[in-house]
Amino acid sequence: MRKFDDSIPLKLLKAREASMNFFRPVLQEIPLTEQQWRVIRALYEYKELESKQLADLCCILSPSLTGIISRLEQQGYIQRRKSTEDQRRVLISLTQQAIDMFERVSPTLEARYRAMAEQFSDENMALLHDLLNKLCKIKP
Amino acid sequence: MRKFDDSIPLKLLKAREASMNFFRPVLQEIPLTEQQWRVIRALYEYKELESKQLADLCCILSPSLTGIISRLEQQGYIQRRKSTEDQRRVLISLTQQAIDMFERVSPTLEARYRAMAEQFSDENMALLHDLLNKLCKIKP
DNA sequence: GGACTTTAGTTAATATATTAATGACAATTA
DNA sequence: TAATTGTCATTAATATATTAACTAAAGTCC
Repeated sequence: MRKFDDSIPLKLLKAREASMNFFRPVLQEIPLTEQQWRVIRALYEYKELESKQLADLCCILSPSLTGIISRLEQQGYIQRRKSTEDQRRVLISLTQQAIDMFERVSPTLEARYRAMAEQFSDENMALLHDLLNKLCKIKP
Repeated sequence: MRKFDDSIPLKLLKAREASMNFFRPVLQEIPLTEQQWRVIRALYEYKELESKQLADLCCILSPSLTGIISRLEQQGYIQRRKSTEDQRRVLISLTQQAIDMFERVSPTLEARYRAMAEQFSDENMALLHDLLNKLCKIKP
């Protein structure tokens, strides 16, 4: 029978933990949670997003996102407005304060990312990207 | 600059979600959470474990484990006893009820695992295992 | 033996994950 | 156009994640 450690979901979790150890200390000093940073990073790239798009991109479920959004709004990092065509939709974007903060912090995080990639090796990095993309496509 | 989607931690998260979609429906019917099942699976293999060992194996932090353990105890799935040599340590093991439940449910989950591995391909599976093991070893 | 340090487990406080249910709005259909 | 159905975001309830603080029991040093 399959052993406890011979589990892809568990190894994905442990590998993620190992990789996040490179970034957590940086985020803690801002301070921002991992999920808050993911949301900010997505919004920095896409400028403005609907709540649902943001949830999909960040791999965060809607109910969780609602709380994350409202806390980031409290801190002055994001702003929300209702879509004019569809009153159900909420459009979310970064404030200037968040943009400034992002541009100040991201170089440090990018450096950590390069340190991680270097330790893991660039070939392994490329291989892993490819495999994870494939794994994301499987459907039960 | 690196794009939003070009992030190993994010892809690990999304890949884990994709793989967990194969198992969640089965666990929901018992019902057990993902973390509860991980704890039970570890205990089935190792018979008896200290709280800290269990936390390491399952990749769950001690404070989370405390709650998980107490809820599983409520449901009659596990039992705890204090180590005689070191009164600080707690030894945890499955009840017969949990062992029976595990042996009843695991064939279905094993079948789902094989379905997943088949769709992903066995070579990719082996490759991914290897890469994730390597990634787990990196240190900031 | 007593003060200091370390370790295992828990508690506390806040943030997020998960599923179900709700309310507001849109799209569809009768 | 009234009723039905579907969608988006939120709320509710419970479980877990995360960091800090705490308690009890060992281990260390003197």
